[in-house]
Amino acid sequence: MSDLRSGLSEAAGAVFAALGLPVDLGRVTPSDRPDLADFQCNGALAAAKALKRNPREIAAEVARALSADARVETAETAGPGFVNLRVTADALSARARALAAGPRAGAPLVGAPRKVLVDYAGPNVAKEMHVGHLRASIIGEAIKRLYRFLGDEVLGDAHFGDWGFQMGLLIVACADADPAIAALLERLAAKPEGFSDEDAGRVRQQLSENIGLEDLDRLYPAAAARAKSDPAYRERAKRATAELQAGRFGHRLIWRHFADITRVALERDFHALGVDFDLWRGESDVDPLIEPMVAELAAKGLLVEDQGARIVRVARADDRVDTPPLLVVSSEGSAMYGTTDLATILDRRRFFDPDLVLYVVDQRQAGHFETVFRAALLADYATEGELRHIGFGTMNGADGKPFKTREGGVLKLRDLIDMAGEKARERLRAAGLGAELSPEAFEETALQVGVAALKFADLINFRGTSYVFDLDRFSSFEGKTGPYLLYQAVRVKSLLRRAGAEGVAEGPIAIAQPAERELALLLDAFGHTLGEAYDKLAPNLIADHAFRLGQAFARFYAACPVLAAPDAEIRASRLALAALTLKQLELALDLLGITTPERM
RNA sequence: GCACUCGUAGCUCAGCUGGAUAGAGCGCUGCCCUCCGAAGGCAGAGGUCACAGGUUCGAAUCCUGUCGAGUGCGCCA
Repeated sequence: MSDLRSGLSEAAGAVFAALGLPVDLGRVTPSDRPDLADFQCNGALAAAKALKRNPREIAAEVARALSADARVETAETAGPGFVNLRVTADALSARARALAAGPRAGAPLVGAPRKVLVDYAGPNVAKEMHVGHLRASIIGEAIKRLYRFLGDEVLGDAHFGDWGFQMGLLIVACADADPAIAALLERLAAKPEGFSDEDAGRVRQQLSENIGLEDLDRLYPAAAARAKSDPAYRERAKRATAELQAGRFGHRLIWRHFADITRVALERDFHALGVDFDLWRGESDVDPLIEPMVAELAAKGLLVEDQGARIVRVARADDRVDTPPLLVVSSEGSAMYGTTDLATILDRRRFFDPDLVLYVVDQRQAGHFETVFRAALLADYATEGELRHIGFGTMNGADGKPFKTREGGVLKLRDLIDMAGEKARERLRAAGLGAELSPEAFEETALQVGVAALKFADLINFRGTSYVFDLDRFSSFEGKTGPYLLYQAVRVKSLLRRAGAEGVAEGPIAIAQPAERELALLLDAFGHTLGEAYDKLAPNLIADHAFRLGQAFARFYAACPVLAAPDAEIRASRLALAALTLKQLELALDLLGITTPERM
């Protein structure tokens, strides 16, 4: 059974089709005037223009046809040519029962599943993740879950940044900071004769003892700053980068160490955020592809020399602005950002052959992706429309500028998660919630609440726009927040537990009260909302639906006693409606990557 | 300089494939616990949708311009 909105759209569409007009004029939408109707159709206005007829007459025809529909209680014309529809309680009840019986809570499945790769988060070696990674992780995870749930074959790839200039910088910085490391790198310029696995193990041991993540965290910013002002230093780092990429033995060992210790910390942070990847492929994985790729680009005549570098020109004659070329090989002979991105496209085609690749990356990199995508098309590494950059805005501080700590530094993601957890602990305690939980369970709940606050606050905004970060507001239990939604969900769970204890069972849903109607209409709209979120890559639509569902439930809960209802059939119906609401709410939250606790 | 994005209630944001009285949350005012979790619900005040033109029967939505904010524009990723 399809949702009411689609069903009514089809019925209205048939009327327009009979007039020789496009079916989609029959598009039925939730009413702007809930006081007048449940749904409306505005197609008559557009049809009137095409047919040069009075819109009210056409609206009347539509209304007449829909009046005959069993689902429709009333179909009336209004204003200049609107059709207002009110559906019957029976239709709503039947729809709610179908939703309750189905496993997907009304979520649709795509007609033709695609192979989709979602490239998101983009953590880097040696750099702890900061707030800038928050949106990429959260939005990417939500998109990945949505696409997968609607039936696509989806892989999420962290696209580990482990291969650029920063690696050379770090090697130089470590060597300068510790003579022993410098000596080690010198000694292991090439793999010594008879160097065994055990020897390698000893070297790794030495590295772990001397270089921790804190060291990288400290050394990297200083090195990056110095490279900017000190040309000789920059040259050394570039050389080290080139040597690493050329396979210098010691450099590879220490590089592997950097990557290993970084990844442990990254996985911990991602785990705390409820983000997980199917692939942890890094830029280094495509390194072997680069040389043949460069040769192939040259053979295709795409590669040209320019200012000592080798580039692919991607500008087109009809461009309004000059699109910069893709820099494939730097004047130092190194692979660049775009080089690995291009090779990654090639790589992904070989091991997965995706129909669609979604790059969930900061909007500021739109230009870069335009260049890379064009190069990929020119090289025939991808087809038109296969590669899409899903940009998002920045998370700003109260001053409207990208978020910084009080000291002006970049806030680490880990610290942000801790802050959110701490805030949630405070709020839970102040509200006297979770008092019956064990200390461990309380901790876990506080973390879930904190992460829900962060994620929901991010996802409720359209991804393309920037937003102001305000932890106090996000963590509130009131209003449009994650904690509010968890509270609603937990309240239903509590109700269901209580029903179980009192021996009240769910029964057939019968919609009667206005609050029940409102809830049922919203439950019905879920499938359409997911479809729209899928098409527009807009998780905020799901977040908005979840919020409205929570609100509608709160109203229903206040207006319609469940266990306290005098009539057994009403108790059973309302209990089933509450259970259905919980199912859909938890699913929506799960698609957003938000976990609902049992109690709080 | 060129390009892109944005400017909606005191604040934070939805809406933007044109359609009725522009929505939500916070904050503010008032009301509701003999009843399932009141961290809840109900009601109210609050907006020339930056500004000026244009297209249209109809514009927050489309087009043009102005002002304001943000971002990007080959050897970092």
